[in-house]
Amino acid sequence: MCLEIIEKLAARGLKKTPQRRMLLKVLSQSDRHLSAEEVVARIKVQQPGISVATIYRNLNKMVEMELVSKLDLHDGPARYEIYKGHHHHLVCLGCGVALKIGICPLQGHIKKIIEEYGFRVNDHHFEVTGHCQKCQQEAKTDTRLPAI
Amino acid sequence: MCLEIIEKLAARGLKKTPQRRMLLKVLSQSDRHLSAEEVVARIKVQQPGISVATIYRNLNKMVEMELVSKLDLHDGPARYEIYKGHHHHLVCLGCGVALKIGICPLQGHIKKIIEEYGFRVNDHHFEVTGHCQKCQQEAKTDTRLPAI
DNA sequence: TTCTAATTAAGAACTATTATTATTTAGGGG
DNA sequence: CCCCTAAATAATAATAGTTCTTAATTAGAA
Repeated sequence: MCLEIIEKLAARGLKKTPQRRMLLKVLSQSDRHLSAEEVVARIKVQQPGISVATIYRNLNKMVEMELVSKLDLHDGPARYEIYKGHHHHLVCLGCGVALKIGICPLQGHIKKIIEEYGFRVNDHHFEVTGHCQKCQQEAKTDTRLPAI
Repeated sequence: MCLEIIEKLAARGLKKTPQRRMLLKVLSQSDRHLSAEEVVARIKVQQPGISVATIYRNLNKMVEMELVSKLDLHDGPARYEIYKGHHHHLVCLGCGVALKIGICPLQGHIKKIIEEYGFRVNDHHFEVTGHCQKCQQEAKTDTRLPAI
């Protein structure tokens, strides 16, 4: 999985360093988005000398190359995952999960409206926050006292 | 204009301070979004002792109260304007202008899809970056050498 | 194997924002 | 009108997340 990606890096003239291998391995082994710090923590298990700057530098590079995608909600740190095509998220404020949705607002009639403005689109962000089904259930059945 | 808003503050138990008056005056006199620092700079002309912390504190409070709206693209600082209803923007990377668009992706069929997930929406963000008509024109007719 | 540009680790610096604290003030009650 | 007190302020320290700097290391081409 990350073997193909590391080859893409090489194909674009970047070196195959152990740090980059580990970064991709950690991301591809996770079932959810990870922050830069989380990536660092996981790499440190096997490679204690890893530096945060290296991770940030490479994450940025890989986002640029569309090998990694970045989810930034401006609350805590940005979170990253292996790029798996363009998509948007429903982000749960309870458990933090980012559910992919298979639809993009830049298709359909919003696109037309933007074109009517004569605007040339470069990029866009669409993220929805709220509560997933599971966290809504838990809130209902939660017998703990509120934390005041 | 800002007189009505300052009354809304008072109605909710907040004091009518000269700092708040100036903040609202500066925002309502601007024809575009302003960053906190820009607001401070403009207030300093008449009230040199103004503190950034005061501006941030009050901007947050007013955003909460839906008297001011915040646009945060996570490149530079967040930008603020007097609240004029819910809307989204086309943000020009050339001149920085934020064009309002009269449409929201949370209406229509995207809403249905989100409901199908059983997700309870709390908030959402939709911003489009690119180049406005004017900046596209200028790029075409620009005879300056590229800045290398 | 050698060479060199790319990459790294370490930590300083930076930016935008929030927290702290001592001082000041708005505005209600007497 | 003056006093009182909670609210608000100025000044500045602190914070979080990320980027920059620099000297040392390394991947991989020749």
